[in-house]
Formats: sequence, structure tokens, C-alpha cells
Amino acid sequence: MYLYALLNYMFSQSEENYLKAIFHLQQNANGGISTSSISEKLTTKAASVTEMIKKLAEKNLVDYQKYYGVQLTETGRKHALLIIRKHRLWEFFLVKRLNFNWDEVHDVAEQLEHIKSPKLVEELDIFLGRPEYDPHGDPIPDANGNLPKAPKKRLSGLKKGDHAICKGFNDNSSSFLQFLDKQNIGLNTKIEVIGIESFDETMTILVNSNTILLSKTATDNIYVEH
Amino acid sequence: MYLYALLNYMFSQSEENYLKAIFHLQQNANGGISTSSISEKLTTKAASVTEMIKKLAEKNLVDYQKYYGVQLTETGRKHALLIIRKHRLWEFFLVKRLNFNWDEVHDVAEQLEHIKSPKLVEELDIFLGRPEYDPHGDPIPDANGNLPKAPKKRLSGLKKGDHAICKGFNDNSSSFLQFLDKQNIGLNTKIEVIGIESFDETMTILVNSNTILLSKTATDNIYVEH
DNA sequence: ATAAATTATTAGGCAAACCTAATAATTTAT
DNA sequence: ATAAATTATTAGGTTTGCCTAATAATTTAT
Ligand SMILES: [Mn+2]
Ligand SMILES: [Mn+2]
Ligand SMILES: [Mn+2]
Ligand SMILES: [Mn+2]
Repeated sequence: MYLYALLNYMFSQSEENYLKAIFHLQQNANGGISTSSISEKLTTKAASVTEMIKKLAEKNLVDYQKYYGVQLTETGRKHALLIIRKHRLWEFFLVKRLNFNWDEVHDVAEQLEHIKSPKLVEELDIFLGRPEYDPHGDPIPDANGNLPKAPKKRLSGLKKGDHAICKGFNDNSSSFLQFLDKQNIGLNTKIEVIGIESFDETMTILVNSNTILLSKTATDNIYVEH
Repeated sequence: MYLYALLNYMFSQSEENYLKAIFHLQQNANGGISTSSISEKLTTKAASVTEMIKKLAEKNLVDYQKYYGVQLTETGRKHALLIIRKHRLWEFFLVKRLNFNWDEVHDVAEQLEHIKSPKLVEELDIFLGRPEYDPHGDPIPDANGNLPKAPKKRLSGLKKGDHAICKGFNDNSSSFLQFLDKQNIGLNTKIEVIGIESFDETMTILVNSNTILLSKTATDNIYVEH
């Protein structure tokens, strides 16, 4: 597709990182994305964000209204999804083919997602068997930017006696992923809720016949299918 | 290895491209590498080269004597070899795993060679079965920067009646590689010299029972084992 | 040996992507 | 409704890596 090829060579790494950040911020927000939230996500200063936002608006990747934040245009959204597609395909590759652990792949994928080659993305996708989810359970957009949107439910929403399967995480940080490793919780792990403390919502669950305690913070960050 | 890890995160893409260019220029030259040759190889202006060279000298990657060109230091050479290792491993990956043709991989490898992750290089190498040669017949340096140095002989040096096996090319440009494809000449192709025109050294060779004519320019650019 | 031609360096600028400090607009509190 | 606090923008720098034009050193030709 011609548009795709064009899109693919047009933007700098920095611009791509802004698009991705705005896309992710839009997932849990309605209305314009604030300068400060972008600045926090990218650990840059607000002044730099304003500057970049103007450039992105110039290129029709975002709609920008001074003092009222930005929103991705359709073009901006498509390109953000392409970067996310590449990020997640590479993470899958690293874990499933190169023996990386799931807590080691993010930083490398942050680099690989900027490699510009439409053929590479397509062939990698084929090579990997067109995976639908990355190693953290996050959906991989297809070549047209379509996301298999499975509505996610938090483990913290379950009740005593409920059975569930772990399907993803809100927090993909190495430290949380390593914690999950220690508790033997991974993608598609079967879980049973044994009990919930009334005073702080600490949850007792059963994982592979082991009893484990999880804080409310932890259970909030675990998505399940129920 | 600590030195390796340090090296691996220290240099910009631009600096790495200079190191690689200088390394390749040193292969066919003795003494200092001239500013103009680097400028030509990287298609930048001489003034930019002088500037960058000073920075590389500052970082002890090259020895630089004003007006007499540069030479890589041991550290510079090690790092150049790491970039070349990555470049060639990725080319191998693209051709052998992702169905790229050998004339399509160079530009993508130019991007991939700058990805910074020692683990990625090592795991990729293992995944690919520790290949010794890239798809163009160029040797892949090992993790310590050692190159399997097979002395290369030009096809143009052979005589009527000689048999040989194609082992590499001096020119890795898409156009030359595509020309070779058309003539059914690839790595390890068996060749027999049928005759050589005395006036322009055009060579008649036998490839898979087909008779082919190759210009002196072409036979100069084909390396053989004999 | 000197002049001409070639090659390299320096000087001075520019664009991208950051920054800090100063100012302006909006939002929240009184 | 006004003042205070918060958030965003603008103004003015910095660094990296590139450029052109001017100058300097080296090499080649006479
Ligand atoms: Mn990630
Ligand atoms: Mn992920
Ligand atoms: Mn190459
Ligand atoms: Mn190659």
C-alpha cells in the first residue's frame, strides 16, 4: 500500500516516540492529552513537548489546540499503531525465538520498533506465525492497524471462589514482571481466588496448587479472563 | 565482558558509521586514511569528516595526525568489528530466516547494526547457528572480533580450463547482485573457464551447463576458490 | 625551487531535539 | 469575582552533526 510506504519513512525516532506516547495516553483518557502527561511519559520537559507538538500538528499527525492538549489524527493513529505493531512483534521474536525473558525485551524493542522497512515487518510477522499477542499479553495490531480488542477485567474485581486465567498486565515494568516470575504467574496461568482480606483487599489465590498473597496494587495490575 | 558492554553503549550511530567506513578503507590501504576517502564513502563533506575525526581521536578510537589522515586504534577496530558483526548477522537472518533476497538486505542491516544490546547479538548468533559467512560471502567476525581470513582470489586471475567455486564479491551493490542472479551465479556456484578474449579479457564461463560471458569488470569483482 | 593544483582544516551557519527561566493562560480556592 | 496555584507557552541557550566559503598545508608539475 502506497500510503503505508510513505508513512514508514517520514518520521524521526523522536517523532515516533511522541506519537506512541500520545496513543498510549489516549487509551485511558478522553479529550485532549496534556503537555505535562506527555512530558512525564517521555521524561522530557514540558517546553520540549510543546515544541514537538507544534511540529506534529504541522505534519497533520495531531490536532492541537493551544492550552487544551493534543489528539492523534487518523494518520497519526495509524502510524502510532505501526510502531506498536513493530514493538510487539519484536518482543515476541526476542522471547519466543531468542530466549529472552519477558522482563528483558522492552528496551531492545524500543530500539527495534524504529527500524524502517515494510518488508521486514511483514516477513517478521509471517516468520513468527502472525502472533496476536506479545509476551506480556498485549495485542499486536495487524498490518492495517486493527487491534484484537479483548475487554480486560482486573483480578481485583473477582470474588472469593472465582476461577480465572491470567491474560495480561497493566504494569509491564521489569520489577513487576520479575515479581510475577517469582510467584509463578505468567500469561494463561490458571488462578483461583481463595479469599480477600476486608481491610486492605489483599487477595489469597491458588496458583499451581500453591497459595499466594497479592496486594491490591498487584491484583489491580493483573488482567484476567473469567 | 565489561569492556564489551561499555563499548557497546558509548557511541552514536554517526560515530559508528565513521568507524566502519574507516575500517573498510583500511582493508585496501596502508597508512592513514584520508579525509576525502571517508567523505566519499559516507557521502558527507570533507569539513564534516575533519570535525568528526577530531571527536573520534578525542575518544581514542582513532589516531589522527592533521593533514595525514586517521587510523583506527585497537579500541576503534574492536568496535568497528562489532558493528560489522551485527551487520552481517542481521543480513544472514534476513536472507536465511525472513526470505529476503541477497540484494535487499544491505539497507535494512545498515539500520539494524546500530541496535545496542549485547545479549541480542549473542542470542541472534546462537539462533542462526553461529554462521561464519554472510549471504554475500563476507566473513562474520566472532564475539572477540576475530575474522576467519580466507585469502580471496579474483575470477579474472584464472586461466582457460580452470575450475573454481564462487566465494564472494568485491561489489555488493544491488545492481551487481541482481546481475549475478540473472546469470545464475551465487555463493558456492561451480564455474569453469571456457575461454578469455585477448583484446578485452571478456571471459566465457560455464555455469550449470550454461555458457555465460562476463566482462573484465565483472570477473574482477568475483572472488573464487580454486 | 617555485608555482599551480589538490587536499585538509578552520570559521561561521543551520536544523533537530533537547534544556532553563520568564511569561501567559487556565483552573482551583477563597 | 478575585487571588492563588497550576499548567502551558515563549524566549533564548546548548549539543550533535551536518553544510558552505575561506584559508592553510601538502603534493604535483614546471
Ligand atoms: Mn514493551
Ligand atoms: Mn509488551
Ligand atoms: Mn551489507
Ligand atoms: Mn554483506
